[in-house]
Amino acid sequence: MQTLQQTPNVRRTSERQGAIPDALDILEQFGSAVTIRRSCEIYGQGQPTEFCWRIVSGCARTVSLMDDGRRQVSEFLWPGDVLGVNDLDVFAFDAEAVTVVRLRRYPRRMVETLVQSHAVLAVRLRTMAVANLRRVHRQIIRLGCKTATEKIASFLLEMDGRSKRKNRRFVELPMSRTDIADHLGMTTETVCRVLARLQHNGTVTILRNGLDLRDRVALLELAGELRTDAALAYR
Amino acid sequence: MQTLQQTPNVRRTSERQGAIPDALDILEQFGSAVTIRRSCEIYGQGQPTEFCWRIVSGCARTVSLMDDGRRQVSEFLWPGDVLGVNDLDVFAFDAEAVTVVRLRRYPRRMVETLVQSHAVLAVRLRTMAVANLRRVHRQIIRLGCKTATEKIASFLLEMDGRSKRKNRRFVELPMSRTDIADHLGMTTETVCRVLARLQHNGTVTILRNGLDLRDRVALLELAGELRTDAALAYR
DNA sequence: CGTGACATTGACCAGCTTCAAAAATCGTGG
DNA sequence: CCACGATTTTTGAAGCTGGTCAATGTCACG
Repeated sequence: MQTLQQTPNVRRTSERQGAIPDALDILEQFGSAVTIRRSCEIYGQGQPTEFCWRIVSGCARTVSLMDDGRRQVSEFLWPGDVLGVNDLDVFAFDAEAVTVVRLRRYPRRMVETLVQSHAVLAVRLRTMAVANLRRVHRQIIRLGCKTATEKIASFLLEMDGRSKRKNRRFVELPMSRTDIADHLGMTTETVCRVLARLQHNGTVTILRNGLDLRDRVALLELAGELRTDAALAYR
Repeated sequence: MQTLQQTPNVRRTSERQGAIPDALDILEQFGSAVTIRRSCEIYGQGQPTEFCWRIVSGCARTVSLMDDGRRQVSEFLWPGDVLGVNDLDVFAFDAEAVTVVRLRRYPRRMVETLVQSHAVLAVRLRTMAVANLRRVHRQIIRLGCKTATEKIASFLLEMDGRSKRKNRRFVELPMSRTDIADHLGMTTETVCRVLARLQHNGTVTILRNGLDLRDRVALLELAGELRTDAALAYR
């Protein structure tokens, strides 16, 4: 179900990002490259937390599945995001590949050890954990007190904010409509209908694998986040 | 709006809990006692994170308020829970007292310093952060893929699991129906109706300031969490 | 004992879901 | 490269859960 690949040459994060050094580089020499095929499992809920991962390329999702088939997609993960560091003994949910995902895999025990000796690394991991917590809380607000349209608008802005290319109007949406629905607590049909309406009134244009944000201001209004500083949170 | 009290004698957490030592004791000598009156603010969203707190007694809530009046109660906090440690520069939301709340307040800078030298403390804080993250994810599942009845049932079990007295059937609910509604993404009316129905079919008995869980198994079934190990998560 | 906040109940309504089916897209093999 | 089957997306019609609005009941506190 999944393909493992060892890369001969270890390239550091900071090299990839230019000349900026990254605390995560401390881990690099203990990492190995892993590639997971589209819609395959990265790890499963309940499994012991032997490893953790950092996404190099592609998109992943964390999923909770209930026995009657209902599904909750907690979050989508992008290059730079880490997976499985905020679980103690066993993983709290499944992680799956939305697209083909290239990962760097690190032994958890090694990370825990290095954190003891490298304060920069500890700080970096904590910062990421806090950022994760904030995203999760935006998600709670989305689920708890927003209408279908507001959810979609807010979600699109979130996805836009997380992508690397800031200036482009194109938002990549590699996940299925069902993924989006299960993420926002609605049905695929409603997701489609809302997107169709947004396209109809000229706010977005639906494209293959994503869409074009024609009117970002309208989206901010629809998301109900114009006045709040939440609008500035998607950085 | 809020009353500050200095306690002359500093009592340690471990003494209170019996003879078990607690890593949080390291902080005790730098803490001061604070008391916040019912429905008053503990801290506000956007304020610099000068302090953090640990609840000694009472119940608190974290709240996000939107400009049109909609409200999201992210979580309820109980004795032993910490407040404001998972925010970096400024607080992400408001924290308010549900009942009169007695707190221990610590300077954030002091905590950050002590964490550097005391690994036990760092581990303890991290464990609490992870526990918090798990609770938040159960909340996301509640909001994302549960019906009104399931939400209430699941919420009652969560509250039951968080209370100290395990054997008692009484669940303390010091928060208002509106608080519960804003926590579960529904209206006060629906909360009332669901509770009324649960009382009608003998699952619970509504009492002042809480209720009596007459049939915990029925609640687990209603919460849709019998098969899942989520049922065991409320420890 | 009165007053105001909160809880409860009822009637009606709307947004979203459900069910069903057509259209588009993807992937695969000839 | 194209054809075909499978999957996903989209659209439509009908139904239901939960929301809205309004009125009444209950409790705490001065």
